[in-house]
Amino acid sequence: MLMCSDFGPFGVSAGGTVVVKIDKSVLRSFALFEKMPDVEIEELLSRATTRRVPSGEAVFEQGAPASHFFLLLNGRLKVTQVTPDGQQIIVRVVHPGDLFGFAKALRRPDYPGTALSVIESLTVCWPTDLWPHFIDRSPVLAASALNTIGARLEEAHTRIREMSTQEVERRVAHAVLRLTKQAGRAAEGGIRIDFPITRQDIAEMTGTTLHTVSRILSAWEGDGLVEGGRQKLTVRDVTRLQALADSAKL
Amino acid sequence: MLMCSDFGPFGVSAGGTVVVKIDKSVLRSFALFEKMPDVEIEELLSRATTRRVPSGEAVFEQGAPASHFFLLLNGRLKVTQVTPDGQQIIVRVVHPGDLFGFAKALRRPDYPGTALSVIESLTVCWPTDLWPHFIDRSPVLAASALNTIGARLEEAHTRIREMSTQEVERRVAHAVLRLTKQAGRAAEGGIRIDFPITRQDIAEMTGTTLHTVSRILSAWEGDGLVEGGRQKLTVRDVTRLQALADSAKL
DNA sequence: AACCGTCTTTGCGCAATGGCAAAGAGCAGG
DNA sequence: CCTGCTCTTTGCCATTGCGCAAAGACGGTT
Repeated sequence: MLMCSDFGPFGVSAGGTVVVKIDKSVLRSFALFEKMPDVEIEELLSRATTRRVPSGEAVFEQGAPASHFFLLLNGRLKVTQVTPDGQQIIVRVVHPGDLFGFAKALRRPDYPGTALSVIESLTVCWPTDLWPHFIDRSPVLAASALNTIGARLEEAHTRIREMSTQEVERRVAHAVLRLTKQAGRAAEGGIRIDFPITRQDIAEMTGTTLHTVSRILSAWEGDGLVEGGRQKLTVRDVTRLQALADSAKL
Repeated sequence: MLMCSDFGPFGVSAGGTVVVKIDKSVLRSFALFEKMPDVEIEELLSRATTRRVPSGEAVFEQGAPASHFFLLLNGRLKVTQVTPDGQQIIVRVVHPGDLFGFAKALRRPDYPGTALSVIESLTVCWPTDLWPHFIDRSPVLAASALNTIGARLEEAHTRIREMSTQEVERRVAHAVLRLTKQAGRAAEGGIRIDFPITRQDIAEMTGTTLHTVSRILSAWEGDGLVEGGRQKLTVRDVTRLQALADSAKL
């Protein structure tokens, strides 16, 4: 499986797509690299390859050996896991600027989940072997990486706490609010979630079923809280939704 | 709040208890320190303090600034989190040899949970500031720490997956099996969980209620799968319990 | 413009769980 | 040995949320 184009910052990938040259200014625009000296960024980029991931395609798959780690430049991914009996859950949504797939950094031999692009995406790829090297070279990056992992762990625990103690409606409310924060874009009359998302997706993020999510969203729509659509969701009244997420009943 | 005795490896703690001198052979017996050179272990110990934690007492509390990180030598702790509305969940059980409370290593300013001793325990404490120092000095430790964090993240995801896709009975089965693996001790006619654990605890680990856990365990006991008791649990038939945890129905 | 596949909505009935309440049991301390 | 406290068991009932099934939209494609 070809995980990344092997042509360096220039070149033509397997699919015939011209691989974009990544300028350091692009990286610099992400918080992670904000304070990184030019030389270091260039060093990073000199080792990097890039990959265009058409919508619906996987960057890596659950169980595959962790050959690379990645930075999402553009687009949106969902990381999923499949249970032995075939059920799927969404572990996380990856947004532009996020590092992902650094399983090996945590001494895991292979990817614990599948990273699936939801819309056409662009990633930077580095061979996992380079991870220690980068950590050594760039204390900033090392710190950020730990930050990221800490945040991720905390997020996981938050989710566990929610699933343990809250009914479905509040969980869905929290999930939707999180999405608007991470991927919200101002739209007419509310905040629109900026990538195609299905009720099924929301169900897999909250540990419930497509049907229940649909019912809940319908109810909310009736109350003027949100506005739905095919693979679309706009939050009309963030405040009230937040209230619903926080306290028990509306 | 006095987190650790300030008397070094010798001395008398606030409670008047003689603080045990930790010998390097004790640390060496844990996988984490197995391959660590003598000098390094001594260096670690020279900076360490110790603390005896009577049953029911907290090593640190949720929200408190993360002043130390710890190694559990002896005893058993449970790490809990309390939700804003007062419900509690058990995040993890800490076993002898586990590092815990290294929130700061992940750039968290304070402890995300409370570590409560279930039986009288003995911990080694280091100031958080020393973490980077240790990581620098001991690549083995650094690697192990990452290992630990990776495992912890994976564990969290496993739990999310289970809570998303499995009914309560299977979740309880998994939890009990995990406990027997981590804290099982051979007993007459089965494997006994080696520390006092209540149905409430199990409920908080699996995201259900005391009542449901009690019902499930009663049913299992009727089937000869386990044997209960006040704060006791012995698994009689691991194989069958495993089968129940894996496949749907018994 | 017609067609098709995917996503969404909804009704209905049921099984799984949570809530509540009260009684029973084991353990520790006096 | 008695007392009190905490932990556990159980019955009953109210709800939640899931399964199943079918029909309706929406968008993209030819």
